[in-house]
Amino acid sequence: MTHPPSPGTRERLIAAMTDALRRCGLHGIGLTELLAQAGAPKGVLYHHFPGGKTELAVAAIDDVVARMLCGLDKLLASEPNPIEATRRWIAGATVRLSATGFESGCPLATVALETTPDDGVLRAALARAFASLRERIAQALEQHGEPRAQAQGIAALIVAAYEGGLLQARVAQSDEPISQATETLLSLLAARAAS
Amino acid sequence: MTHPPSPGTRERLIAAMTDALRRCGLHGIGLTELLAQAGAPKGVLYHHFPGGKTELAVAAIDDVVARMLCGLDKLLASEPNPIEATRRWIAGATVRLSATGFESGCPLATVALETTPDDGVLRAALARAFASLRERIAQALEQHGEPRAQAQGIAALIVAAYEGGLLQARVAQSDEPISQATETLLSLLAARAAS
DNA sequence: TTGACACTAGACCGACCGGTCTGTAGATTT
DNA sequence: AAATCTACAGACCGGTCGGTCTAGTGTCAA
Repeated sequence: MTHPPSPGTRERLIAAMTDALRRCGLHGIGLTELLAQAGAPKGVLYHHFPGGKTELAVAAIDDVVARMLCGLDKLLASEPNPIEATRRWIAGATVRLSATGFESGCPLATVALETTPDDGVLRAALARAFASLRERIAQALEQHGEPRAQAQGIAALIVAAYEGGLLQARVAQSDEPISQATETLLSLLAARAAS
Repeated sequence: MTHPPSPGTRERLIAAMTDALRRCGLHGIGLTELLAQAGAPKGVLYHHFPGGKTELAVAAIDDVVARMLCGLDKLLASEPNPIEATRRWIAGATVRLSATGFESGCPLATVALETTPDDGVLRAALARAFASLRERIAQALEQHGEPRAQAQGIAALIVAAYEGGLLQARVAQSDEPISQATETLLSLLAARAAS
């Protein structure tokens, strides 16, 4: 069968959009270029995503968040210490960034900064995304004995270090800033835990 | 005199670009809209900035960085404790963000994530910007007795918390994430200093 | 007074943007 | 086998993009 249940076209579109968001953001990529990368003509996009570019972006964001949460869960399951899990999480993103010549960052961050008040749907998707990211990390910290308020604060700081670190590494074309920031953060947390 | 030494047009252009970068990034603003906001026609832009949009963006970035460094210097001069100075620095940005309905963030961050390899000039300007920001903070920490390596790590972490915090606050439409992250960071640093 | 110059002003341009529309191929249903 | 549906395919469209070009205006130096 060639067409009936869609042989992966939808997924290719989402993958292409995700990659574009990582590299240049939503406004940075043209529909034509994006479709070329996905190997699909215009009609296909509007068949699968009647809402056009925006709807595809939302789908890509939701997809990315699901993957991130899933990866985080696996990490936290295999590594009971949340601090060590955080190290690995950030290290993974750093590897991906430097492996792509410091081009492929976090697909959420760029869109988050590009949106304006009229991009309601997009903003809602991003708000959900970051909230669940923080919540997942905070949960892990709580299960490790951290009081709720502290856990939330640390989670927000970890996510900030992740995004802020990736940003700095990207412009510096070097993983030094994010490595420094991460090491400092984790040793501060470890020192506090030991006290 | 009306024309000779430029009565502030150049500055208005830079201000308009800076504001646009804060709100929606470089790709997010059109030249027409930008010029309307600055109250200037096309010709003026290309008179003052022959390199067009990009050159104006670079000028805006350089201008912003100069202001940020200047503000940082004043803060560090009036407040000898770098930790307290950091609190004030981030608090200032948070106030601006929430006062504008969570629209006006850091003009550097968005462009930093939007650039592609061919935006050489822009990237160079941004690399300079973040490097000097970190350097200035690290210097202050060193003068406060911090070993150089540690100072650099903490500086990178502070900048990451600043950018990552603003990002999260923006999408959450609330200053809670950045406030939590900042408080956590500063109390971690304070606890370490006290030990 | 006149020529050079700095600045303002906006009409205009081709390229490209996101999005729509028409059409076709294959599978499914009746 | 006729009708229908899903998915693929791409020509095409108005609008907007960043950028260029020509013209007008006020201030100088000589």
